[in-house]
Amino acid sequence: MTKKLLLIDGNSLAFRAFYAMYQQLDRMVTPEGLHTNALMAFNNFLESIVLPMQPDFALVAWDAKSGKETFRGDLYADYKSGRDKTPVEFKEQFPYLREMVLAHGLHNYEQNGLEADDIIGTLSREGEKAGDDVIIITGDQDLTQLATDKVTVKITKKGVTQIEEYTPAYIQEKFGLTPAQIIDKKALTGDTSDNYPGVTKVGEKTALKLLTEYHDLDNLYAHVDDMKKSKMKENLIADKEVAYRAQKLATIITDADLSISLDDLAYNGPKTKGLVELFESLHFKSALAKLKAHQLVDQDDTSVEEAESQSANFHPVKELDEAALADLAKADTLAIQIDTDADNYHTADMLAFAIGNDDLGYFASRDFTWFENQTLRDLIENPEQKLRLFNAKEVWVLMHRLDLTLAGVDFDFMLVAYLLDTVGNDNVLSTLAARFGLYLPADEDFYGKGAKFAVPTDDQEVYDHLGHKAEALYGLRDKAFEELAEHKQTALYHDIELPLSFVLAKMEAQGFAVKEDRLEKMGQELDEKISQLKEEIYQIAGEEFNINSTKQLGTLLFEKMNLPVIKKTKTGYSTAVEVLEELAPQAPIVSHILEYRQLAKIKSTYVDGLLAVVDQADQKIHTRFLQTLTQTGRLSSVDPNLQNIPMRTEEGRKIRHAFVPSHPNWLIFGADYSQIELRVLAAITGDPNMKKAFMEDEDIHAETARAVFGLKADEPVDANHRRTAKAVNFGIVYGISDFGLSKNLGISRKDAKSFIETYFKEFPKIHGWMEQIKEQAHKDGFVETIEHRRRYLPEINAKNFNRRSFAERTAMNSPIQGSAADIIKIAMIKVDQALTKEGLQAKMLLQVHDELVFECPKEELEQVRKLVTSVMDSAVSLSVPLKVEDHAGPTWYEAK
DNA sequence: GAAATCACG
DNA sequence: ACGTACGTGATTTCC
Repeated sequence: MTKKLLLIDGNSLAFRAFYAMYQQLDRMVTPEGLHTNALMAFNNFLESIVLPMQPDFALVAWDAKSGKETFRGDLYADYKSGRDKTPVEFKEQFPYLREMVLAHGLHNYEQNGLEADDIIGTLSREGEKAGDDVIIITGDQDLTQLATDKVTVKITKKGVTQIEEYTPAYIQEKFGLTPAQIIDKKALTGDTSDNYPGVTKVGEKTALKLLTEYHDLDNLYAHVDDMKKSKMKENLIADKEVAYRAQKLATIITDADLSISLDDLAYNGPKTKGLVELFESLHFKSALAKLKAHQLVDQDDTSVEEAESQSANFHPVKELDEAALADLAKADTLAIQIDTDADNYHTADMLAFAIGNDDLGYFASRDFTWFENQTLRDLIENPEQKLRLFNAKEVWVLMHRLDLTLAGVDFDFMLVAYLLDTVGNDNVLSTLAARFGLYLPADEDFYGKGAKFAVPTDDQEVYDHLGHKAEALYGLRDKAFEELAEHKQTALYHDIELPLSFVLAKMEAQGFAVKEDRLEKMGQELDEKISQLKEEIYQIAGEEFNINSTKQLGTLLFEKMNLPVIKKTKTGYSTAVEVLEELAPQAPIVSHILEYRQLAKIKSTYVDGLLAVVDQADQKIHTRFLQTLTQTGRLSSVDPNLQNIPMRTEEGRKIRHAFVPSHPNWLIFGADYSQIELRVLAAITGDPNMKKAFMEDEDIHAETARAVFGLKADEPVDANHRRTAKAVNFGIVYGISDFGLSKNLGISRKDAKSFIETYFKEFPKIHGWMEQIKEQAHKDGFVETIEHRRRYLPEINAKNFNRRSFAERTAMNSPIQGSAADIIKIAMIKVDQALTKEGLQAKMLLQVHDELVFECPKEELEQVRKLVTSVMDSAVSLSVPLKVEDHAGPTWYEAK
């Protein structure tokens, strides 16, 4: 029987624990004055992660107290220097952390001259030799170098209870490196947190490229002379010693002389008495209560769980077999459920699937080779077999990964539930089913969340879980459809959202091709500018500080430099752009900070952020569009968000140069609705003045200015007047208030109020509609779009003025924003159909609220232009024309 | 894990 | 008098 050895990096986890609950720091103090936030989080970690693991051996390794006296300190004097002092509130918790480890039945170990890493490295190799399964838990990515087939490194992602598992395969997939190459990567790049340098100008990306080409450091230097002349080559040669020193610093020792061995690490579970004493001394009341409750349960023989599982009235779930599949293949209607181990279904592992109906029963399997079976393949691809499921877009993508094209979806409960009510929708099957009185165990409870996520070892448990979900989906359909009909939303579902799901699925799977080298080059240029700016800022400030820290920046600007405080936040001084722009004329440092902020944002979110999500298999970015999230009917985009790629500043906009067509001689083509929200407003309200402006294709903001400022039709409009009118138009769309407008324009509330009054006089039907929609919201509790998309406003009758006012503005905004969303969704479906019908190769890639982005062969451009713009401007028929503008070019940069 | 900031429509 | 413009997502700090 293979033994399980658990090795925990105490320092790094305790550190994470401290900051995971940092905001609780002041609240979590014992009467004796001891801070307990890290202890609390560490205890949660031990209970939720370690306890369920049931290791045979377990150790928590700690860094030696006399920190610097390791061989690394001898090798490089500045090793780990420049770190901030450990806060006393954290330090004082250390002795208790060690006690806690013991009470939970684990062992502590530390040794002079060694860091926790080295202890873990040495023991993991020993465990491996003994044939054990080794699990390392840490917050430090450096330890991934220890991963092997027998050694898994688990790294905390967020706090201490969400964990990512690094196997050699996963490391290869994520970094493109073997565990051993992780060391050489650090040899080349150095490590800023441990404060040692690598080769000059070599960062993450360059290192990766070099290692891909030369495999390791020795081989690289063996061939360095053959490299073609470049600055990088010179740097590599000049910094050879630095690189080898960094390699030594980065290498975790795996053969240290320890005074313990595996046999000393036996784990026999928590020691109740020790825990009780510890919790009492730390005043951990709830942990204590839980502990006592558990002791009671343990003595009780009747199993609560068993009683519960029998009470639910589900069909038994059987393992799928050939005979069952043959029967299922003949069914008209089936429910299907597939579970994955992560949200991102483009990359997640598929865990299990279930399929069935109430007549034939439900069948499940964890074996995805079933999808090589022709009977099952036909079933998935047969449009005549009606499927009931949860999240058709996800299932389409999962099937696509198995080379199948999902067809025949009849009921997508996720979509229907979203259309019925967006409020409080968490997109979780169990909670949405509960709205219909059907109670299922939540995935989060079944699998655990974050670090606790684990698939039960008993397959039957998993089959039951999925089978019951499938059965729920099967049963929910009729009632859910009935409610849709009551809402007059049947067409919205059948003709818009469901077909859109598949359009979006195709777009996601298609992906947007990205030139990594362009992003990398931008990243290097940005890095140079950023470090220059940093130097200048430090120079002017007369000290070094973390410019990213609003707290430190606030101290500098408002305490040391005594600049006027313009705005405060909940926690201190505001250093937001508006504030800094106002301060810029008074202190030259401020404009440097503004520039630094801008560039740092571009570098971290867009250059680094996007590079991190490029699919290495096809050099593309595959976002996920969330179709059931927003309260208005818009889409959102995650992992990464491709709906907020910079546009407004030239510096940021350059990011779009990296977004390119996926074939040579193709182009990026963009088409966007001009002023769609104001056109929708004009159409919905029927206001004659605003309609006229659009029907005559006038500049709407200029026309608004003419109306509000009483100018004649042919009188030129002053830029300032136009700017004001534009702000009022925006305000109208957002659900106008004099306060908001005055703030936006920097004018008095009185002036803002009079602008609004004049506006409503000039556009009387807009005013009438605003009043009417608010009244309707108060009466019905919801508002609707042109396609009967509904938004409930539970706070429309709130006593609290703020809440009620917010609901009223929402009542005015949602039909406008939501109807615009309806229109572009309809356009997307029609464009997709038209492209197919015309046999064009062009592919739709993105939707950005009022804009669609495509790639197409150069030769198709004219045809695609005509087709897309005409489909878009005739997507729906309004009493106001829709206008579409388009742009094309070799990259996304030019296509807007 | 909340708050601040900033990117988009 | 109340005090905010509408809808999103990602990164960073906190030390």
